[in-house]
Amino acid sequence: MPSSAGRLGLVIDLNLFRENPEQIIASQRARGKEVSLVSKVVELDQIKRTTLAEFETLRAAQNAHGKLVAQASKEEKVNLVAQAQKLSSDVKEADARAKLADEELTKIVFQIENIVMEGVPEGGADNFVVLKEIGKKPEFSFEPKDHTQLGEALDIIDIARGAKISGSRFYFLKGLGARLELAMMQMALDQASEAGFTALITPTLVKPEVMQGTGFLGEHSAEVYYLPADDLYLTGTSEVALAGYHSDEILEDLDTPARYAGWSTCYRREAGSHGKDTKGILRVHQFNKLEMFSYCKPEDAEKEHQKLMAWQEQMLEKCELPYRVIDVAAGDLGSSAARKYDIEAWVPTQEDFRELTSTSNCTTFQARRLNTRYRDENGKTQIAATLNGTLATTRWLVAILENHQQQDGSVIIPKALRPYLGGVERITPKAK
RNA sequence: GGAGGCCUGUCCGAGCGGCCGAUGGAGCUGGUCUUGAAAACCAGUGAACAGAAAUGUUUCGUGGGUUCGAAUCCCACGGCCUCCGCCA
Repeated sequence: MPSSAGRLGLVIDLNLFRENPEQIIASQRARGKEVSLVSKVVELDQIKRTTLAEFETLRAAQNAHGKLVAQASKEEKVNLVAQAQKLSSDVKEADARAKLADEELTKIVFQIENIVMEGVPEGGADNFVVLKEIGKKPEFSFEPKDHTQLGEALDIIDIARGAKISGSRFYFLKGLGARLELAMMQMALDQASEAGFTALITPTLVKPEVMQGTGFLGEHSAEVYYLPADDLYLTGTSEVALAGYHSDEILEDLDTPARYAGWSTCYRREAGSHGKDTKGILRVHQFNKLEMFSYCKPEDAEKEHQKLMAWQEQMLEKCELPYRVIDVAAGDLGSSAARKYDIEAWVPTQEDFRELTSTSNCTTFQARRLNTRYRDENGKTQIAATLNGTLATTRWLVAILENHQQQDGSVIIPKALRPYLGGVERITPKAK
């Protein structure tokens, strides 16, 4: 039986489009994205449902007839089979139409981004709102070095050799530099574990449907490394694997959010950022990251978002870094985020705040595409909400090194990190 | 990389072209018995989707194909296991 109309391609929950298309239209507009797609989806959804219903009716008739054939005597069978042939071709035709309708719908639905949450600032990249600013910026009585100079002088970051073997935006972390990153990651993982996160070391190569489902193949697909020989994508964050982790699953109990801390190396092509942050390790093709990821009920998502932010702030404080929190504007949100808060640390030599973490509330956007549901009090399945937030990345080293540098060229290790570095309190320049 | 075996409901495990969503057992739920429990016995019990419900569709690793009809036949892919080769 070739029929497959019952489970067409990716299962996408379209209730939002049926219930409140105006909201989605408004959202697309706020993001500066195509609006007409929404009515197209509504229209195609209707067509799909009609064709699917036709298929199901025909199929029911065919099934009923099939039982007759099975029970019939030899002589009766000849006639019955002739009728069955007709039924069969009708079913096949209806199946093909249903499939086609679904394919068209899927293509368009994937271009529509998540609904922007109420309260998100309007505008683009520069229209963020600063929610708070914490910590004291360091005041130097000397000319502070940037992290590249520090990395070289302390012999802990080797940019030149990174470029030699892999090209620009690659680097070696060396000696205490390597250990410092691991220390920071360990500290983050310990904090996450204490907070109830389950540690996961994730695959960094994923299938197209997972990449698609998490929303990374939309506008920013040029950012992603792709391996054509294997039809696999290198992930730019473990969020991809973590979101896919429970795809096509029904979570039986989400009264408490399911929380995972994903540790992975991340790969980014940085295709759109030529000439930007070319120095050092601020913007690189490969880095490590510990990512928090939560599955929860939609009504708990905003509360969870605040929690993720609090955990991030806790890490920043352990690293003794001055920072600010910004509420990212609608036009600058990733396609899956309904709201996004970035935490930016002060980078002295740039005299500016730079993004160290980002936490997004994806509401039901990812779960709708990845078919991740939970069972509510009444036993009914509902779409889950997903959220993510950074707990530590290689980029943090930039802020740690620059903020904690001393006049003699050394860098003081934040107290909380020392136990993870075998008690090392300070990184001093190599002897000449 | 080469050769072979396997993949069925929560689990074990039958079925190998048609009244098969699937026999049986374990488990689970309810009941009888018991002071209580265990045991025994009786009954019920896969899942998703749509629907108020009746009911319908889908589902036997995944995807294709053959056929009026596929868990059952064919092809491809994946996973697990065994053996050989190779290698961190």
